[in-house]
Amino acid sequence: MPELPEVETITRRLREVLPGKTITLIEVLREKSFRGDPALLAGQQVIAVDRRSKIITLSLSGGSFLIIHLKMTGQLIYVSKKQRIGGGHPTNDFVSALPSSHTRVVLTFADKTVLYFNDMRVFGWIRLVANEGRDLELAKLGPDIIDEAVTPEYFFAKLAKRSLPIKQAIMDNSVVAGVGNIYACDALHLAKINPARTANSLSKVEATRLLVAMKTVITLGIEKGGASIQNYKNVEGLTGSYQHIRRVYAREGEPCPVCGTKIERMKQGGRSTFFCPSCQI
DNA sequence: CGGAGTGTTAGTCG
DNA sequence: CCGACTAACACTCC
Repeated sequence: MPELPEVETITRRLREVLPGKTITLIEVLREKSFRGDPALLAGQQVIAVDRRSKIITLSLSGGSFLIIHLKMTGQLIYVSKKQRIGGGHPTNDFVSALPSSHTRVVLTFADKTVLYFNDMRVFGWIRLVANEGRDLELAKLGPDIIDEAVTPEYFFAKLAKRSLPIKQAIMDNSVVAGVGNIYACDALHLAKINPARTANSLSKVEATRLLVAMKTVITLGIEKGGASIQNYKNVEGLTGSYQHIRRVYAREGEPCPVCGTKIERMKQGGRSTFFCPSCQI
């Protein structure tokens, strides 16, 4: 599940509880899910929790960082006596006993609270890195879509150099970071632009309209993700509520919310694209 | 059993 | 070196 809005929501929630906690134990249940020397973690205190694109960074007292990518099925669940906090791909792990069969890494803190990293498909990862390692990882990314640095001028200039379909261009993290499939489809629909058009065919006006649409749907997603993520008593409450107001994503055959035409689906770059054939030209 | 899945990256080719 | 394209990662659900 995790797209930028959900990662932002998880980050905000963990930021309320993790700073100040001292790591006493780390258990790596699946080697592939953790890179670095776990022994270096014991005794380190979490200083800060931040997000850039879909990467979460825990800054540690020793000067190193834990960087976390949830990819498609990752979850972070912080468990104390009082509550479960976190989020990610919605599964029963949210409410079942932990560790579960999908738990890959377990961080235990001095106060006996625990942070579980679950990841069904094992695409996600946690890496222990120094400054350079973190910079290396973040250097691959263009500016965050919700960053002020992404101006219409910047965006239009980037698109002008690319001949691939606009849908794939806006999902390219080196253009703008943090736009996944759901928000790419919905933003193109909101901006009334056909996903198959080449990136360099957009006019400045269209590029600007699309950029505003992308920022709009992502911001809306953050608001909706933050609204429902606090209820950990049931799985529904953990999925965020943007899905209830999404425009076209996974709505094949349903009427377009604007004109009523049946929403169609096609393949782009191996992934599904949903669009309205009437509105998006 | 086949296909699809909300993300990224390594490898290939031009 | 850059862009475009494909396969691959590992597992569950329909």
